[in-house]
Amino acid sequence: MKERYNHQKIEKKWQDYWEETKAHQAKESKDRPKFYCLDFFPYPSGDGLHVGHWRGYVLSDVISRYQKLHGNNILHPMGYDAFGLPAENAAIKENSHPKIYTDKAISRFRKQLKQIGAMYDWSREISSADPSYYRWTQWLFLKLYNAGLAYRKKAPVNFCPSCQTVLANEQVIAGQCERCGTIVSKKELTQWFLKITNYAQKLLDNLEKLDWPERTKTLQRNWIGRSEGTLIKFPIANSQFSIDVFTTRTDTIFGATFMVLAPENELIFKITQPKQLAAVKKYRKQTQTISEIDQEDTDRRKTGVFTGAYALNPATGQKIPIWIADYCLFSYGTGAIMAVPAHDKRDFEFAEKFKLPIKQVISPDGRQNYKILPFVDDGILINSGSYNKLSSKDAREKITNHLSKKNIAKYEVNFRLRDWLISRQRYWGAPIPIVYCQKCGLKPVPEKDLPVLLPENVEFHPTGDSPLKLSKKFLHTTCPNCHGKAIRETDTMDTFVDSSWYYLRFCDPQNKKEFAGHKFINFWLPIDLYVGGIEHATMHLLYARFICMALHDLKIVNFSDSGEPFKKLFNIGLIYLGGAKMSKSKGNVATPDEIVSKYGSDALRGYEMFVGPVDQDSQWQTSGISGVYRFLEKVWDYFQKADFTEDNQIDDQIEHTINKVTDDIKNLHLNTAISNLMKLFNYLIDKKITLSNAKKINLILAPFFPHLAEEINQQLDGKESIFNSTWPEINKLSQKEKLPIAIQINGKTRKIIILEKNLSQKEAETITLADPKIKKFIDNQKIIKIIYLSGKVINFVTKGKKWQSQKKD
RNA sequence: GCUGGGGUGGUGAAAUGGUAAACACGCUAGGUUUAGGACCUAGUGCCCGCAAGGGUUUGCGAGUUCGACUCUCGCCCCCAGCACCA
Repeated sequence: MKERYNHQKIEKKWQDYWEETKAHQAKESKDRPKFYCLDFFPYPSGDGLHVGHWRGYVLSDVISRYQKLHGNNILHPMGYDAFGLPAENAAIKENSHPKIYTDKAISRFRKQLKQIGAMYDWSREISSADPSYYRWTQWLFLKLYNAGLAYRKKAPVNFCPSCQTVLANEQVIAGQCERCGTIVSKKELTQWFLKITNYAQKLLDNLEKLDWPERTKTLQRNWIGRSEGTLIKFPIANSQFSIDVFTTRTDTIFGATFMVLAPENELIFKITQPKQLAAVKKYRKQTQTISEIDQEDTDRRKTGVFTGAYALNPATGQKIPIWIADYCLFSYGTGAIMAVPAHDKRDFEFAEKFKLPIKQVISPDGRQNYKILPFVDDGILINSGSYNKLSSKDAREKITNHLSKKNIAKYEVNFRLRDWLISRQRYWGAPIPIVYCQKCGLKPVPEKDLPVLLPENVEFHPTGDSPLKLSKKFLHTTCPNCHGKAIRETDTMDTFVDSSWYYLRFCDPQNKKEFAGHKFINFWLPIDLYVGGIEHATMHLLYARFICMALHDLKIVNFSDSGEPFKKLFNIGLIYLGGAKMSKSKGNVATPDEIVSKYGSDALRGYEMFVGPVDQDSQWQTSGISGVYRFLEKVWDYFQKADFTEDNQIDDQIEHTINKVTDDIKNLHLNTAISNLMKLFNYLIDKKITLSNAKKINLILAPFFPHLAEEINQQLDGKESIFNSTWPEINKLSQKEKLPIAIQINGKTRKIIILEKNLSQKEAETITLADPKIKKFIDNQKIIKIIYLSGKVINFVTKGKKWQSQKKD
């Protein structure tokens, strides 16, 4: 009696089985290789998972299961990036507490994650909001602090008026808050920073060695923003002061006709002439109120004011006026520039508006008709003749060399990357383990006193100041040094600090004495495959690399020379629904729950992979699932009525598919892997196969459709889980005697015939030319060349009147 | 402006320089069904044709080649990131 495909029954059965037998617990056994496959640390939102989340989780699971079938020890863990603003905001809205909200969200997440049928090792589940976890986040902070990599500084920082907290540079997108889209303002505050800039060069250099998508590497390169140039000192006329500028275009120094200081530059007060002071102060104030987004608007008209002071161009000796303008950015380089209006669009606009001189330098490539600049006295470094013949690169070098000899210039490398601002004036995060003593000053909390617990009973509504200040019990403490009265640091850490090291914790999640045992880290790290969206390219992925490098230099980890945690990264494409990114607020979310109950987890898994190349964005069409579902029914029915023929026969089509699917998985082309499986069953549908071939086919289905494969395996007399089996080896294809061959005339295929493979060119020519249709095409023409590739193509190159359509209307 | 990724049917998409559109979705016709759904069979890039058949097609234009979606050069367009970064 034929039974119908009952996905509910099958999936429940095997999910229970895996849980009961602890099938997915990672083991550190030395006799086999390891494979650490990790998904980006998910934020447990109350909205739950949508089909976009599934995509990455299915991909990483397919690969984990494939690796398991190759006999590897698999570590495929799951946990929650549980601290953070959304939980706090949602709690305020629901009149609840962030902890309650988060716990609820986690249970919902866990339940949904289990539907995937992934081989997660649930015994290693972690949450970053758990004191047993954030204790080690605080410990990490202390390590960085003691190494001089965490420091406190007063600086103009990004502040989100809606989230009521400061933000890191990486969390400001086009002048807006990454989370809520509010325009970010600048505030002068004393905050904690991590010295990621120490690692700028290494973060850049190591990218070469990583097996990451080029796109992601480029994003990081752009963000780090290395530029090589020269630091040049411009003396100020009649003054002890000078202005340092950074430029990549030293070759244009002869055309520098004025200078510009950023409004925030303190030097202004030392050089501004009394007459100009009022105007300068007014302008400075004015620019402070301009929002960041306006300041970054490239089309904005140039504004500025003259300081009354002059600098000396060290190349020409000329006196040039010093201006203040907000188009000169304080946060890049030295906050001052030499302006070369003839060779820089921005400087040109400014010069036009304020009627400043524009002097052209000889074009280094000699193509443009520049005027030769006359220059004077001992400031002359190179004569015009030799400069004329130099390439711009050589000119740069030569000028830098000359200026260096006079100690007014030096080669310098500049980075766009800023230090990572980690203080947050919000409640739901790990407290920064620092106390301030009236006598002893700033003191780190001793390691033995960790964790500094986040108090639960606190008024946490955002005010722009840290809510922890309102907890007297938290705030007041004793100094670890003199035991006198002290107060605690009340800012919490950016959640990106939590997620910068979680992959280490998964190696040894229960450890109470260390953040993770050395031997476990060395067993599992580096991560063999890291799967997640592109959105963290310049946030989490940059921070995590930095933290791992720092831990490596502090000799806390030593699993590799480079200190890089993520050997291979894969960026999952987004899933769009109705042309837009899925979001609960827009109401366009496809939830996996309904799909799973209707079509089953295996069908959804299959469709997630089949919908398109996994690294590309895709349009979600729920109707597409029916194709995969029908396929699974077909597979099921096929095995139900299976009636096996004699064994040990090789079927070319099956071997070919095994080959293809293996390659596709290796290359992460999972959409074509599935279409190859579909193709195979279209071929098999009216054929009998041998038992050993049936088992092989079921094995290559298993990574994608684990529940169904387990069930079929059991029916095929499997004694234990299919995932204890071994991926099929590929048999050599039997030598086919006859293959289709395309007959082409002048490269155009005219007919396909089946030909014996081992024919000589002569024999092939004779047979194909005898074909009436080919005869007709070649009619009257001279064959001048024949290309023959056995089993593929035979191409007749002809000369003569072109064959014309017989039908001339 | 700089950097990276793209552009192939009605749709999602396939194609080591060698049969373009595999595999699906959808659609059309027929079958089955009380009906709907599901299922089965056939067809389905576009144009001409009842058909047989033929022409034509991978953003545009050149080039290399016996042969180009694929390689080279130029251009257009879309997406993403960075951007008054000197």
